[in-house]
Amino acid sequence: MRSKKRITSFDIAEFAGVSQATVSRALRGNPQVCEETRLRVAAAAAALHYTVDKNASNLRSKSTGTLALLFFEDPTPDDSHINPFFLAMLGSITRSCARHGYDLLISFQELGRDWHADFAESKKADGIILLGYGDYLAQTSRLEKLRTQGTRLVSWGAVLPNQPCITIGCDNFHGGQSVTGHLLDQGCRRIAFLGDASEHFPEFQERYRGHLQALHARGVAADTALQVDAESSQHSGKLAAEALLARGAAFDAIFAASDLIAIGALGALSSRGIAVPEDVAVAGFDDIPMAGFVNPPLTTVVQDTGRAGEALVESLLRLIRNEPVASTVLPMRLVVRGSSLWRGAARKARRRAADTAARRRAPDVTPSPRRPRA
Amino acid sequence: MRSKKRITSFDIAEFAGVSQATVSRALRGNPQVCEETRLRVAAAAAALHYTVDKNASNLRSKSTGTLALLFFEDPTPDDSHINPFFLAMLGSITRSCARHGYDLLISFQELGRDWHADFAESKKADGIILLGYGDYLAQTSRLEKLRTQGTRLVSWGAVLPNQPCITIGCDNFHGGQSVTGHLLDQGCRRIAFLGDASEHFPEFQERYRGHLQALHARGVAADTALQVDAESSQHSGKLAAEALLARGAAFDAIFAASDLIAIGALGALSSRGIAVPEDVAVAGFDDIPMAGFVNPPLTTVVQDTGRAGEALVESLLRLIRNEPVASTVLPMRLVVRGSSLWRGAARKARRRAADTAARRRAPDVTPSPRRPRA
DNA sequence: CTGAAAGCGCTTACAG
DNA sequence: CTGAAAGCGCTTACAG
Repeated sequence: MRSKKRITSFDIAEFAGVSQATVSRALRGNPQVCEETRLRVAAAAAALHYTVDKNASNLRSKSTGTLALLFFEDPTPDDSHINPFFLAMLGSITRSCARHGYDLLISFQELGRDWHADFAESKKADGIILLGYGDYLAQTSRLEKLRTQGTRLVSWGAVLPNQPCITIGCDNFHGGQSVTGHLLDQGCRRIAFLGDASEHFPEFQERYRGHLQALHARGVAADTALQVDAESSQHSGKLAAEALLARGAAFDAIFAASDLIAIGALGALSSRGIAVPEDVAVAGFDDIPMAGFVNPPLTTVVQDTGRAGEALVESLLRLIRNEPVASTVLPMRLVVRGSSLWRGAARKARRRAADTAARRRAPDVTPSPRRPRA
Repeated sequence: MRSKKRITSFDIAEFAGVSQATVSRALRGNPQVCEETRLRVAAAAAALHYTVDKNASNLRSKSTGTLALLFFEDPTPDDSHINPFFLAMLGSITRSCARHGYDLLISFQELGRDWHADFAESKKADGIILLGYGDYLAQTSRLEKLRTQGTRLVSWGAVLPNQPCITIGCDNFHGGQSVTGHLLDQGCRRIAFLGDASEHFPEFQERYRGHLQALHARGVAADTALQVDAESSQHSGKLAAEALLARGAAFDAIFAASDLIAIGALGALSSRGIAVPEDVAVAGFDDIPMAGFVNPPLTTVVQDTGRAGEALVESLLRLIRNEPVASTVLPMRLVVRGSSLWRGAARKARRRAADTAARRRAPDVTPSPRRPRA
């Protein structure tokens, strides 16, 4: 890059009056090197602005000092449709890598693409972190192939038995359970679930299972008419809410499988003149930065991205070092905000209070707090 | 990584019946290699799942095949506070790098940290892309130092004379001009600007300059009481809007220097019962994914992140190849949505229409569409 | 505790 | 068009 000759460990050796091998040892903190020598070498390196050539050291030591982050995604026309939740994860993973002295290579992979690209990626890094959304099953076989190649990989997602690789994820089941528990506490009885609940999206499916479990625990009947598929985007959330309204099934709450879905639903409700939380309580999942700033602020489930990133990186490093590792479920916690808090609702809700309350306490069988037109 | 010995170019050479040097040439598409040989080598490489060892090739060719993306940011306690606009940029830059056969290393740098870290970064990559926010002036000196070291770097930001490095940015001035022009068209006359307008934040400053220019062109007096400092976050936007209200200066529109600020302001207005756009029109800048989904949807300025990422990567590659490069200003375009469209406002606005309209047509001198309490 | 030497897997003049 | 050879800048046995 520079016209001047590159400064190498030989230059430092000469400057410090030691051999090149000693420079290498000293700089890597080899305990065999005596303190006095180490200091002299360090001073020389600093004086000459020397840093080790990664390519050479990695070539020699047969490691890359690099971790790769692969985003799996459904092909989207627009870059900006990346879930903001992953941005927080990205920040956390980057910082965690830096703490451990690793570089982070990042790469976006379309779900449909050839697995060979992933394998190529694997040679540039000591291991791979997978962060993805989109169809999970479509992904499983490629993970198997990668693992067969000896690639170290950890993935973010639902922690399930027989996973193709080490997985770190948050406790989606209990998250779902606590959201629905909270909505039930608020007096809601007809809680719609917006999100794909199939095995293709196991995280959503777990949240849905938690939801059903919470209903069951309270003796509230589940109604399949209240589950509408949606992927994690505002647009999809808006469509799902509209589809729900079109079905004509009565509901007094929406539990969206992600904040993006919830925010899309909020928009759909608002444009129909349906008040949140007065007419319908709404809750999401993820606690993306936006969640606290939409109107009304969104009740949601926080995933600790700082801890998640650290867990991903540390598990991968253990894998690389051939240490024992296990998949990990991280705790989450419910954050209650205005979108589900009937008590915290705006003043203008007062006038609706009486009849709404009456309806909410109606028996589960025919609880139609509002009858949306089809 | 694998227990099996690594497959090298020598294995491919043996398999294809050529020399190792020929394998290297063939795989790199050297035109000297005859087609038939090239094909045989390619087949051998595919058969053995061979990929070139980046460390070795980079060491030998004295390049890294890698670009580094440095996020400069004010130290934030929370990973999630990264501006979503940069996520879109990240996606775009990543894809652009992939297209050009480069890897992307990413790194977050706190603004206060030692510049030496950046320099170290520079040895892992052929060049650096800077994406940052926070105080610009604090950054200039370190850029100078980096450039002195011979580091190739391009930065995203305001394109100004005497920049310390090649800069790609969007046309902030005309963006600001078109927002304010639009708000004036809507009949607004007291337009508040929420955003730091000092030289510390040149992008905001340019937007503000465009704003002032638009006012001037229409003969509308600017009022410094209507400019409130804010950095690009919802929280800061909320505080700024509250500060504006506290000042007691009348205003009928808010031009926020970024969407995050706008969304924060929207929240502040909403919690005071101030209707948007009926009482106050609001516009932002960036068109983050959220902008179209807040309530009401936010009028804003779109920056073409796809093109921006491509321009950053291409400029940097030209710099690396010692080709001539110049800073570039990218066009932007106004997107009008409900937050500033008085006509498109919700039905309930009708009743306010008469008196609001009357106020809006009042002379510029005493136009108090609403008088916020202090 | 330190040095001399080999070699990681490539690319690239240099020959032919 | 292809091969033999040197060497990129390190790390790491192997000696001492």
